[in-house]
Amino acid sequence: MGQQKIRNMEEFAAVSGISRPTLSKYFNDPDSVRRSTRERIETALSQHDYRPNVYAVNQNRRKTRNIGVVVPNLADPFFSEIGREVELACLAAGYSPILLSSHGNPAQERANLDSLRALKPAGVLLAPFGKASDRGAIERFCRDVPVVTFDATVEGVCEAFVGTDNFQSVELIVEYLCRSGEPPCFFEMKTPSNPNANKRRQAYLEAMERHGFAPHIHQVPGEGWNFEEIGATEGGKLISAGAFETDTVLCSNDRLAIGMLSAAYELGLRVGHGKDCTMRIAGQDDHPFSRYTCPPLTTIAQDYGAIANRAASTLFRIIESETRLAEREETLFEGKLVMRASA
Amino acid sequence: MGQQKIRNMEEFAAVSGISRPTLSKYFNDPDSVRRSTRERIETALSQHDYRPNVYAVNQNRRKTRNIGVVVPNLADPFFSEIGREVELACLAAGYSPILLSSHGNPAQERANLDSLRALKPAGVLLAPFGKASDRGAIERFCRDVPVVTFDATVEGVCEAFVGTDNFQSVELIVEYLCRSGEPPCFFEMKTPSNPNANKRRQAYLEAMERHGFAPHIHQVPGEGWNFEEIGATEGGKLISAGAFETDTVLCSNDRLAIGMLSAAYELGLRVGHGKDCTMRIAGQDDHPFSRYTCPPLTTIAQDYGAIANRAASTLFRIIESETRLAEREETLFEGKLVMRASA
DNA sequence: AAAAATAATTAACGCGCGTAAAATTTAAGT
DNA sequence: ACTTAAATTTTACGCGCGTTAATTATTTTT
Repeated sequence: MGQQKIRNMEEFAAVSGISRPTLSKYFNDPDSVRRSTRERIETALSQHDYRPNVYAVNQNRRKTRNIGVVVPNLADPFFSEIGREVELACLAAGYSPILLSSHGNPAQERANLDSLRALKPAGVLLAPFGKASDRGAIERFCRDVPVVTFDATVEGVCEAFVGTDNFQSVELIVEYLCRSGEPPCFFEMKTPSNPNANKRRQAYLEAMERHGFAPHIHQVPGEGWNFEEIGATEGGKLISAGAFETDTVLCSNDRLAIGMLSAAYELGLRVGHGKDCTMRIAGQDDHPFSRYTCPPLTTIAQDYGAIANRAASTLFRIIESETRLAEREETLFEGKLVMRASA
Repeated sequence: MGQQKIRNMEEFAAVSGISRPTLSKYFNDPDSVRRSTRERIETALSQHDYRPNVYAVNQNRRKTRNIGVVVPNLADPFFSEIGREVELACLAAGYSPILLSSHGNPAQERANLDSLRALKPAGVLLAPFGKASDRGAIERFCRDVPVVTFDATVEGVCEAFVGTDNFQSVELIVEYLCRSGEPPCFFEMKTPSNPNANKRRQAYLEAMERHGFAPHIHQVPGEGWNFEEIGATEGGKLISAGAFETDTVLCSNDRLAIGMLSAAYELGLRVGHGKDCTMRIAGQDDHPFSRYTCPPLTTIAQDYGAIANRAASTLFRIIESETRLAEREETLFEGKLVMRASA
């Protein structure tokens, strides 16, 4: 196979005996040509190895088949996991995903949208920073490109949002914690990087009220995405100061909990629901590492797969209908309680 | 600014009063035009917002400025970290990085190289699977595109390799462990996914011999990239069976060690070098989470930044010289001992 | 079998830009 | 001011493919 290199569609038309416009149709949609010609093309393809030049294709097509995927921080396993799911969904639907991480930096998010604009994507799946995101930039971007946000959202902008129902999932774990021991205090950062933090705090307050307990929120200083560090340092301080009103702490996310667990260990405390344990710690997200903490972390699992697939399919629907949605869609999946030893 | 949209370079030439060929020169290299014209262009640019169409540019340029970056698994924080460093190095040098993860699957690695081929990249930075990689596919790819491998290599192929000196770093930690307690056993997977595993085992053997101790290697079954799981399950079995000849275990990588630490915790063992501790566990890589394990993990730190930057700069040198290297370069950086509580 | 519907071919233009050659302008050197 | 060198403009072609309109070939229908 592959005697001499085929340089363009013209040459491939020559060796395959199919006219160039027909080939062009085929490459845009194999099912748009008669079965017999499709087979002729594919046999020729199998022995000549030719692929249309992506740049020439994208220059001339009205819309590319690129899907931008922007996550706030690939170093966070949560986003690398959900990013992977989204990529697979794009590939399965015949699109080309382009994965960009904002490296924990809202300015980089804006830069990523800028880079994406140059690639004229058919659509974008965006997990924004939330309040920290550049709202104006995202709004402007959404005007030009269909965008579906996932995990977090920027109030009111974009076509649709897919995420986890924080109110349902926080209620779930608060209920469990109250039922199985002392009601939880809530631990979070004062200026949370994670955009779900505010909803989770609110959900905690409501859940505690519903169950007739007094809520206690502890907000600690700390910037950036080094959550484990903050959880360890600040959480450790609170523990050793005896600042928590009950023996149970619900962390705003698993990474803070992982840090706090390590601080508790350093302090020689035994964490968990066993008889010899002095405190309980719970998290949220079911971070890939949370089953290997000491003790394993009780947490709320988000349905990564469902969120990723729904976000992707929603975007494809918008793209293929070639019309914007009549009204903004919001889809929230339920979290699942993952009971482990820590609480 | 931006009265009416500029559709192409022709129109921008009209509104800026600069000829199109000069603009083309400018966008390829702003320093290639006289300072006065550069300033005229940039003022026009600041009030008309025009950017060359990337697809048209890449179709016509001999070489794109795209750099492919392929890592085996972005879900592993080691690779997301080093991937990020590599991306930044590319951007700083004026290239456009395209980050692809093979999701732990060698077949995906091949698919990634295939996708990259279509993007006609100026060069590729590849962290391969090593023995699990499709050697033939990589060899063929290297014939068409300059490739620098990092972290792991495929023997003999590609222009250059940049990584950590496993022999130096294993010696370092073996020496430390021997000096500070019992000599270590070595714990790894029977069929390691991590391509450095073989060198590390060999380095362990040599180091132990050099220090006059009998080496003990424990290889456990397990496939894939779920290292923590394997470390926990299989490591736990070995611990409870009393299979380790000494009280000290050196794991082939941090993720295995993290799993084993969780297993030790489950078994109620105290790990570390304190008086009340019954075993020591050490890892390799200085995984981002290894400082938050219980106890914090003693390990060998790879110099992420140095590896990423050297790999990138080597590739740029090859690209810009437009000639392949006379002979394959190998650069190995030294690991640093990170002493924490676990060993 | 002829008529109608469907598919493929031919011919030609346009996309936005790189690039080359020749003509012209501008700047630098003396 | 005059020569030289360097930069810019003009003109024009090519890249590889999308796309259209008119024509021809093939398949389906009756």
